[in-house]
Amino acid sequence: MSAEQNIIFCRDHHDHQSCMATAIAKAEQVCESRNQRFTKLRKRIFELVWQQHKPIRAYDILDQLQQDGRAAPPTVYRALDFLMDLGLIHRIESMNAFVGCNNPQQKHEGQFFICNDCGAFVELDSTSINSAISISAEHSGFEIQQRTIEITGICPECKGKKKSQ
Amino acid sequence: MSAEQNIIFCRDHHDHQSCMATAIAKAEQVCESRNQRFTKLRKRIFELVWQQHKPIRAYDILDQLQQDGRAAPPTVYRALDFLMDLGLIHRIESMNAFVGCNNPQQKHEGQFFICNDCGAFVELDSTSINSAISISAEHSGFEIQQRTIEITGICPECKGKKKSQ
DNA sequence: AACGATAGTGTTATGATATAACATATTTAA
DNA sequence: TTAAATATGTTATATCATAACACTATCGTT
Ligand SMILES: [Zn+2]
Ligand SMILES: [Zn+2]
Ligand SMILES: [Zn+2]
Ligand SMILES: [Zn+2]
Repeated sequence: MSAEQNIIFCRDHHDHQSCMATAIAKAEQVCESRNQRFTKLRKRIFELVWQQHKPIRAYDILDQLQQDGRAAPPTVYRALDFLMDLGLIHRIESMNAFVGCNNPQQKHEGQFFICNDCGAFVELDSTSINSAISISAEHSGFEIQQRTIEITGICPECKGKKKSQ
Repeated sequence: MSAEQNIIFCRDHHDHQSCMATAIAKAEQVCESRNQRFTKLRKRIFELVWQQHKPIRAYDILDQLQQDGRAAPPTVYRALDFLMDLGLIHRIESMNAFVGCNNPQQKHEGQFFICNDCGAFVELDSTSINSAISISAEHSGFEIQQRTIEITGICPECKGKKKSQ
């Protein structure tokens, strides 16, 4: 992912089955390489996060889980914490929600562009955004630990729809 | 505020009385110019937000208010919403907390650098950060509505303290 | 296989953050 | 002065998240 790459909003148009299969394969790899267990439950919750290509909230995950049987909040939050620690998902702070990560092999925090209309999002890790921030920080000797960058607005598709109305 | 200006972490060293007085004066101006009322309650809550030069949470504000008499959450949240709408304070999404704005006359969203050690923060509105993000967005036709940029880490002072230990 | 150690999950209760809904009070403006 | 608009008080409840402890599954050793 670089600053120059176009943003592509992942929507209904693509083969989401294979999209998810890839994500799961990557997740399995990451877990294995770090000696962590991608248990049935963790996989299930990971799938629920990926399912919609939109940020999903913890209690929406819980609702889905409860269709399979009883479940309680800690079950969801523990799995989410695990997945976040491994970088398999990210938390969107401004929405109290979670999204799947496309590039979990590389440690990163990501920048999120999220459509206020349809909920679709993309994750970037733009060098130019990162370095603009780093430069600001260096000016004063601030040592960066965490970057939360969440941009909301209207995605190209939704903008198109609005115009044609 | 520009990208080139150094970050200055506002701490105990300065004359905070006059610092707050300035903030209140600006707030009064802003309210007047937009025909909004800077009521006693709103002023009180604005002061509580400014008091510490750190992000403050709604329920901490509530605790302080309750020292003057009875108060309930909606009282706090309504005032916070009012102050945010006018740009007099900002919300730090990643902390569920609020900070006073130094430059409420100009509409902006700001970028926040917050110290994980001491809680001190600075707000920038860096042109280079903003334009790096705008360029990424333009690449795909994404129309930006809201920017949430929250950088946490260690401020220069705290870094100094750590070294000298 | 038997064992204890570690990691993962279930369950209950509760803490922390935020808003809905409606009653009352205050301010504004005709 | 009075009606409308705005602001605040009050109660209840929605939403988001974690603590604490019991139980189960897995792993590594013997
Ligand atoms: Zn997909
Ligand atoms: Zn990512
Ligand atoms: Zn000050
Ligand atoms: Zn500001």
